[in-house]
Amino acid sequence: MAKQISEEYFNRPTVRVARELLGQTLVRRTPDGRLFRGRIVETEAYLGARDLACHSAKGRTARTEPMFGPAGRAYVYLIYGMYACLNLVTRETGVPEAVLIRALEPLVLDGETVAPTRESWCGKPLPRLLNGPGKLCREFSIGRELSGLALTRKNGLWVEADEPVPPRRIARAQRVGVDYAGAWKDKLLRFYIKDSPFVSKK
DNA sequence: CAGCGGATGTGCT
DNA sequence: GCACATCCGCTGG
Repeated sequence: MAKQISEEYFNRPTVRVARELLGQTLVRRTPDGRLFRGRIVETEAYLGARDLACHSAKGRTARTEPMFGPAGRAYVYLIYGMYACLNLVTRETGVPEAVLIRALEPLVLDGETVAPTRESWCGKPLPRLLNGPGKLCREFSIGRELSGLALTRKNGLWVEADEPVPPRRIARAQRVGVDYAGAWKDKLLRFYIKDSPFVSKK
């Protein structure tokens, strides 16, 4: 049985968590019993009140409330009226930081094992199935109803420990879609597995 | 392949 | 009203 990653793991410096989440497994069990598993291959760190790209920098609202809570919870928000994006909350209560999950390598979808050799699932090429924050939430059936919940098996969304990715295989880049964030738009707070075909952007 | 625009909830001005 | 941590279908080359 794989080890479930705990609140203490997330209650650490956000950049560190964003790097170390690469290679770990995100698991989703829907209320109707469907199972989805994906290897995290791309993340972004959002560094709270000082980070102009971070939602919590613009204040504390009902939407952003989960980021202000304890580590190890989900913060799910809606973007452009249509798409959900999943963040995993880091740091202690009152420090509103989080890691955005940007891309996954499909492992198990709806109870069906996806072998590395298989090229598609339900007609979609595997490398493009979960390569974006909105897409992976749609495919894993992750919505706003999960925002604020602890990342536990019981809540149907959790992370399992897997092989760490060695630093030489991790690339750093600017975050996507934060051009409005002044000096913060250029900071290298996006992390991805260099050779992975499953990332959203090189 | 690149580029454009539509869909449209939330929180700001 | 406007911008937004997005995606997809359509267009033209």
